[in-house]
Amino acid sequence: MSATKARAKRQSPPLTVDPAALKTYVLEDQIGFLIRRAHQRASSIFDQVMDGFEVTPVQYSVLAKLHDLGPTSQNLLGRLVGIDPATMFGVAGRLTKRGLVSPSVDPTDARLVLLSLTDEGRGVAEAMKSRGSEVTARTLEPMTAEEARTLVALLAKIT
Amino acid sequence: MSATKARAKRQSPPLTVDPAALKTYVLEDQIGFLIRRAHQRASSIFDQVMDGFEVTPVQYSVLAKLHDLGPTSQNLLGRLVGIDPATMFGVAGRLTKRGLVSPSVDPTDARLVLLSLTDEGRGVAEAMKSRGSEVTARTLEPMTAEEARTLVALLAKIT
DNA sequence: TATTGTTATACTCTATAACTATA
DNA sequence: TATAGTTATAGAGTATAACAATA
Repeated sequence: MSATKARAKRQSPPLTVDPAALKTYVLEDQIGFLIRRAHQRASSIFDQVMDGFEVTPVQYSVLAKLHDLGPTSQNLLGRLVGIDPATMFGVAGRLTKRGLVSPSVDPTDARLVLLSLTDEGRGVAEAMKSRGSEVTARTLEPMTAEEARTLVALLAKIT
Repeated sequence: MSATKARAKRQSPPLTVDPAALKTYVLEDQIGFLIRRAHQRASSIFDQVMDGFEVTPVQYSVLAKLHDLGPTSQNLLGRLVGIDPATMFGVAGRLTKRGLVSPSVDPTDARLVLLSLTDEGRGVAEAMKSRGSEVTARTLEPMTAEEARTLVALLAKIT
């Protein structure tokens, strides 16, 4: 999730409270709480449907994007799927160690590490993509098709 | 997020693919991808608004729920906010070490560890709750009030 | 100067599995 | 038998900060 290290060590804000605000505040209605719970459920479904691939949701997003784009620099790839450089370093390393991805230096710009899918990586990416819609379907199963479209459209707004 | 250890070490599914499915599959439209991104953004806003408290979103959900309910068993509390027992053990330990929560054995059932807010914990819970609506507001800022209500209602369905 | 990537460091969350204690 | 909790173990993701290399 989130910035655990971002929490700087500073003095706490004053502990004064508006009592009126407390009454109407219901944890379960807060968007952050709901997103966290939905995230847990979506991840769990991903794990079930993608069982056997040994690839995490974040790793999958990298493979899928790489499959869309062809060889792409590590940094850009991370930006496209929402992974910061330090995290991407670890993700790329794990995918490389698994033999799904192969790094090389960009001939045009020696700073860039190009990531490419290996043959095995391409196979895994395609097999997982073909199951991707099942993950989506099962995650959205509790709602109608129209509700699902609405949810997707609204979520896209806060991304 | 998710079940990293749930990925059992088994043989991969066959790497056969329906080519037609690949074309219509857009990573950025998948509910799981959107939820992960939304989760990142919501967490980041939480970190900004709650800066100074040194409390993570998960820890906050425990404090808020404890403030709602009064002393509650560790296990039940975890179930209510979506934290499994092993994770809850760590979360409770960190909150206890911080002096925000205090554990005790339930007199009625010696298996239960009751968690209670300390005085400081109550102050922090109330101060954070009073800021909770700001987190929600800023997270939902890109949409109208009605869209926000719709999103919350739909997310509640997949929780 | 700005960007890309690397590395060290650290912490939270997550989960499985095996275990003890209690009901 | 079932439930609550503990503990060991493991790994992913996240981020900060400092740094080197390149543009």
